[in-house]
Amino acid sequence: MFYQNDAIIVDANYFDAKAILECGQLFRYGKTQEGYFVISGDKRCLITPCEEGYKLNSDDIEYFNNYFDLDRDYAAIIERLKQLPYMQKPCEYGKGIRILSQQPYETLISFIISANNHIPRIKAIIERLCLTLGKKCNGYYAFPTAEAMASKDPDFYAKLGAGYRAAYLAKTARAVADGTVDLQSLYRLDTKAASATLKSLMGVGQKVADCILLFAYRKTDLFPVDTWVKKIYSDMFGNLPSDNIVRNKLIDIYKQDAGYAQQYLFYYKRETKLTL
DNA sequence: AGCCAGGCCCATT
DNA sequence: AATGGGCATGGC
Repeated sequence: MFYQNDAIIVDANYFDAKAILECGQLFRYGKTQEGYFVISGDKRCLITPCEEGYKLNSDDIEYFNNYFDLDRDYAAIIERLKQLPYMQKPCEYGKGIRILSQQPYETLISFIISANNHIPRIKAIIERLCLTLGKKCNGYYAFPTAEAMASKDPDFYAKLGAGYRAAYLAKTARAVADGTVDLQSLYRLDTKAASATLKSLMGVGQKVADCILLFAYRKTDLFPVDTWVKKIYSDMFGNLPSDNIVRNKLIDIYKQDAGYAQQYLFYYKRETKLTL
């Protein structure tokens, strides 16, 4: 990896653009003629294949250096995980995944929308949200602020197609905008305390809280349990207890790396549909 | 056509 | 604390 003015060149070995974008962490991405684009908050990054791997371009390349977690040694993480049960094939398959550092508010709203929903529809709802309430940038729209979203009623979000999540969006945006919950303060809390705060927000249960803590706050001693993880658990143990028991069991197996393990397992299962 | 999707809220027990 | 019904929408 090295810097070149407003660009970073990354080695393709532990940076797989398709895997990073399509492993379900983020929803604002797409293809360009040359490669891919990602939008985070009010910033954009272009990702184009090159001889060494990929070239990342942005007006704020330092931001995306942190966003893509480029200073971390993923080879070491994978070495640790491969010692643990069921991780050989998922780690090979998703070797180029990286856990992102996304914006907390954007991640909060995005994963409220994600509940009981398909990824293509989640992406479409979020794009309409940005188009109608986000700041116009050069060639794209920023993710809206809590203040912008707090000014709208549930009916507005229903018309965006958010379904029964419309009321959650309006209420949670207001709670953030009026300071009832301070998202910045959660970086300093441990997983359990931060999780309790997030779950006080309307539309945030255990699974959504886990996704926010993993994909925005980089906490990894957790395990988001969704329908795909339930399939994975059934493959592993041949039964399916309650979500909370599934979560605790999987955290017990993968410990501090549970969040990473979950992401490799999720991507492997969802892409291949293979039995573990 | 019907099932399912990165689940949550709420009432009941 | 644990369980179960209801839920908007649209991809496949």
